[in-house]
Amino acid sequence: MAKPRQPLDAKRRIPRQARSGATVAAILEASAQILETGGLAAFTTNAVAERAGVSVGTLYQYFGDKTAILLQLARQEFDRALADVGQALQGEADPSIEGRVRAMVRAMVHAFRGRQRARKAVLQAVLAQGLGAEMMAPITAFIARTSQQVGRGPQPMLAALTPEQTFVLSRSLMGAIRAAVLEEQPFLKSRAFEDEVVRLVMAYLERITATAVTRP
Amino acid sequence: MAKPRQPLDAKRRIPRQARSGATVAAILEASAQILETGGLAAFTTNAVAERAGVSVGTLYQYFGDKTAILLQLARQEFDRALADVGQALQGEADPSIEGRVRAMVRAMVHAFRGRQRARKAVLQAVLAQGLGAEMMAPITAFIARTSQQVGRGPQPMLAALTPEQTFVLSRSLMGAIRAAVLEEQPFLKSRAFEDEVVRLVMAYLERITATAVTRP
Amino acid sequence: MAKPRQPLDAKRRIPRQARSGATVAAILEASAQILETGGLAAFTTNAVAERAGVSVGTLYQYFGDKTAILLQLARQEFDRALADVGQALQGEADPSIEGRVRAMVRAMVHAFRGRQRARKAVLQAVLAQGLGAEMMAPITAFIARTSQQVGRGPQPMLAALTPEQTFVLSRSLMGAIRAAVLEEQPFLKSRAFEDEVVRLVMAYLERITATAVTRP
Amino acid sequence: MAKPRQPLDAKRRIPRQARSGATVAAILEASAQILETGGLAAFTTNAVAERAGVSVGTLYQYFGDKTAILLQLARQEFDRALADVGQALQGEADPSIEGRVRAMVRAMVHAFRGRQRARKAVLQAVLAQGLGAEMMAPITAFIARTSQQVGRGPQPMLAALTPEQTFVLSRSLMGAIRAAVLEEQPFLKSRAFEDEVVRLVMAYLERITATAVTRP
DNA sequence: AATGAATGAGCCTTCATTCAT
DNA sequence: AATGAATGAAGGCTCATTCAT
Repeated sequence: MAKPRQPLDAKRRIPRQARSGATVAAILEASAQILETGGLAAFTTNAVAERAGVSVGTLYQYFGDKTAILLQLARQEFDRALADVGQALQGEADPSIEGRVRAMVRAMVHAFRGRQRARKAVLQAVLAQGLGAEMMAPITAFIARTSQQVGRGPQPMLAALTPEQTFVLSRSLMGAIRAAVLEEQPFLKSRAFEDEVVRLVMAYLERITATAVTRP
Repeated sequence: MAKPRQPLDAKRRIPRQARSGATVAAILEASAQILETGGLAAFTTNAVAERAGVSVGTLYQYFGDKTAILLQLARQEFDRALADVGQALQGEADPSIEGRVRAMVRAMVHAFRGRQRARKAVLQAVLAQGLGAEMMAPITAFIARTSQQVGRGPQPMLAALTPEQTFVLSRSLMGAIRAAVLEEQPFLKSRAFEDEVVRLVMAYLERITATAVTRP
Repeated sequence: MAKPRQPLDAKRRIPRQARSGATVAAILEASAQILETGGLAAFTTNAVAERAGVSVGTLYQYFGDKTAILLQLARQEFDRALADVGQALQGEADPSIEGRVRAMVRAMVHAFRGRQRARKAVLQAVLAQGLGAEMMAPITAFIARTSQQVGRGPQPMLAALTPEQTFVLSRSLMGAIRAAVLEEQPFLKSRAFEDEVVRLVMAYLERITATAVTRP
Repeated sequence: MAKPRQPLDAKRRIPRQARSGATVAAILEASAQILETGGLAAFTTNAVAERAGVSVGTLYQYFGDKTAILLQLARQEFDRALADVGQALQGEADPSIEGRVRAMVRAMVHAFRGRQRARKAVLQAVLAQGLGAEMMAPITAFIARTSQQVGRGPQPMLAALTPEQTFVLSRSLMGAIRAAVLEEQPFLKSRAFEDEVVRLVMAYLERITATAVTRP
């Protein structure tokens, strides 16, 4: 289970105590399946409870409301993807910046373990709920952190990014990937697409650096 | 029972051609106002009809269903923004590529004539509906067209973009702007934000060109 | 928009087996009352729910849609009438064929326990729904079964009826009674009417027998 | 066009003056077509007007309300069927009672000139509106008249029927045919079915006569 | 901790009918 | 006589959430 997070989410009415991991997992898995099969329209609390083999009441024992399930699911998959990135960076043969960027892009592209429909549905829900910012937070943090680490490396390539830069970088990157998911673009997992996204990020990063260097 | 309810006739859905422009405009304007005031939740057919000063029946005379209104509104504002871009490019004092890009970014940032809440709501609806691709089409076309024109200019900077490049360029650009709208970022209309978006686009464009040139 | 409306899941329609008998009974009784009082026009889901002392939601917990209530009500009263016929035949003092026919006619005439308006409304709905055949099935079966039993008796009066004969017999019999109900004929429960219906059936039955006998 | 009838129908709000036969015919034809194609559910005033090539307003010029169209259509076809019966009786080679009955049954079975779906829809509507009695009036009259004529013939077979007898005879006869139409029985136009209906009527008629004769 | 029957506000949509032109 | 845009009351139905057991 993902590490418990700080209550970023005010909607989870009453923070529950000791969660039965198995039940929560069953609910999330049921949600993913329903989303994958029937999209957002089929995602009702009753449907989830039934598929998970619990009662609606139990469902509300673990999740404050319907949105909380979606959010948890999104977070879980996000965290997994982020963990993948970390691992990729760790064992990366290519320690260059581009190598790292590529690893990250690849991880984000392959997030949600192949359940494209579910991913799309979760994305739609998150956006429709206006929860985009919340979901982006880890990514933003990750980028800020990484860019600083990069900056501290042997090649101090990056200065710390301004908030606007971090924003533009993270949202454009994720925007391209999200759009590919939402539009069900066939090239989502292609090398050509990956190349372009990497190119975008690298070009922007280098431009920022160059500018920063030039400035003084 | 008494009144059959199934939509046996798919044709009735077709929006009449002979639209009374004034009525349609009133409905769209009412929709924008309601969206701006109360968000998606307040956007009910009855509310729209009332605000527009027509009956629900009339509303259905011009729009197949509630979604159609939203879509039309989105399209209208999109087209307006696109037209603004065209105009900006026309009368642009700065004919450089960067000048053009900046004009375009500015037009997109200021789309929906300042109604940020309405814009956000429409965006959410469009996304939730899975209509993102459809809405992006004009932008994609615009970028493809513009980049070719640019390529034919005195400084043949751009080769024709590959589909993936067009996709990444348009979606990352719009992704950054959309995110700022959806997250209600205060810097949406700031110069700093505009600068970064422009920088992103320019960096990517130049990188593509350089690569293309280098390739042979 | 916010709440998806399409019935993606056909299974939700299936009336639950574990019906709380009391609730279902209350709904059916409320329906009969409303039908009796205000006819088909007054028969709305909200009205039924209110009269039954439950919420609309509960109503939909037990019945797939409005028609299902009507159908269930029709079936219930039909079954009751059929049971009455069976009982009448059992304890019939007069074991002659005419005695049996008369018992049956009487049971059908007095079906729906005196609620003529409700009966009419149900009949109209069933007819309008095109469910006439379905409702007639038990009657048809009953007649076929009974005629065979009669044939096996001490006076082997009846050969097995052909499908057309069974059809004509059951539909003409029910047609006369139904018409009297639908047209609200004052003589519905009169002895004269009963006599004529019995006469019709007996005349037809005897004619068939005679013909069958003559044939060889 | 059928001869204009006395205003049996209170619903036709304002009796219109000189009707344009062509328009009325077009409306009735359009109605029949729509009924045949889409059943009762597709039968809306707008649909009828469109198919008939007139405006809804015009439609209301000639018919007081929607029901009036249905009624007129039913009447028209009924009258036609009745006229057919009259003609059949006139030119009937077989002047026997059975010959006449058979001619009548045949005419009723073939009414509505093969448009079974439309006939079914009209029937449903008439029944659902509670207009069954009204529609049966001509039949009832016809039977009463015919049976008297028969009684006056060389073989004074029939005494005048009592109201109950006329009712049972007409409703059972029509009930069998109607049921075959409503249930879309394949044997509707078969000889076997016709035979049975004729047998039913004859058996009943003869039984009545015999009884009547015996009575004094 | 779990159950699941019950709740009910409120939405979308239809279509017969009118009436100003 | 004809038009057809506009009307608007009314109704079926959904589904997140609760709470007594």
